Amino acid sequence: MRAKVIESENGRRVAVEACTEPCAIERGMRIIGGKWTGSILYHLKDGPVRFNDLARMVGGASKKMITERLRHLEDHGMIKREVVATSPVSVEYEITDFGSTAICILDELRQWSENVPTERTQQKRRTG
Amino acid sequence: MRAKVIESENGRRVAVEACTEPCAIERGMRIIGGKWTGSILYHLKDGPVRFNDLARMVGGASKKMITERLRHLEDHGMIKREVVATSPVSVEYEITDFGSTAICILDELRQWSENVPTERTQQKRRTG
DNA sequence: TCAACCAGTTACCTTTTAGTAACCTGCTAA
DNA sequence: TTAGCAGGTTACTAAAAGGTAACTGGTTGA
Repeated sequence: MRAKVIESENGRRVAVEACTEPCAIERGMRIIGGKWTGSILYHLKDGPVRFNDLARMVGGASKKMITERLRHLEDHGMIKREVVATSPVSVEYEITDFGSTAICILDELRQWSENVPTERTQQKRRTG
Repeated sequence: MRAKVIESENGRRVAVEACTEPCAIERGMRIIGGKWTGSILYHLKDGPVRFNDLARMVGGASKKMITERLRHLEDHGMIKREVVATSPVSVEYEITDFGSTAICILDELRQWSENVPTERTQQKRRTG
């Protein structure tokens, strides 16, 4: 991430330390940046939540999406899945220690995003 | 984002303050979470960069992607585009004050992501 | 017996995303 | 005059994402 462009001795502009394929930010985004992923993880921050409750909390995401994202987060060791022997059985998802290390990022994002000016107050596009 | 699930007086579980459609985290992700978006913005943090130089720095992203993401960031008031009267003309992209407010998030993400354990050291998937 | 809840899965389809490669105008240097 | 640079645009294609709706199998309560 210290990429810069310099002029080489033959006058050509070349990048030094260019980001090859996905750099750290890109990789991070691919872990917690998927649709609903961050939101789901964030909702686990205060303790374990059951599958259907999570689906109720994260409005707009289908059960299929919830399932997919939970698996993704589990695969990355950010949450753990636990079957509770109630009847009918319930399944709880709990954030791991590692998963918790991402919460501060998400919390900053949330705060930032809540203060994003709405579309109308933004600068206009360049005209050409 | 204070969503929780409670049991109503008729015994049904209902979500209170559920996230309707995209919550703050979701919205934030849709601004800086797109593929290459965060990476591109981050590369502008130390001063204006020209289009082709940016393309050189962000390896893996095509010119088309760079263009799209720059327009997206511009539309959200995070960068500004400036044509410099050199010859041939060059175009510089510069981060705005508002754009800078996202850098700390990206920087945290970068640091976090650099410390993400690799796939081999992670917990195994549940077996069923 | 019927309905509802649990935690998903499956099939299907549409939309979006992202990539490649060629192309464009205007300019300059060899 | 030809190549190369600048900053893109366009057309085409492949792949991934994401949504709906129906369905599963077991459990419980009215």
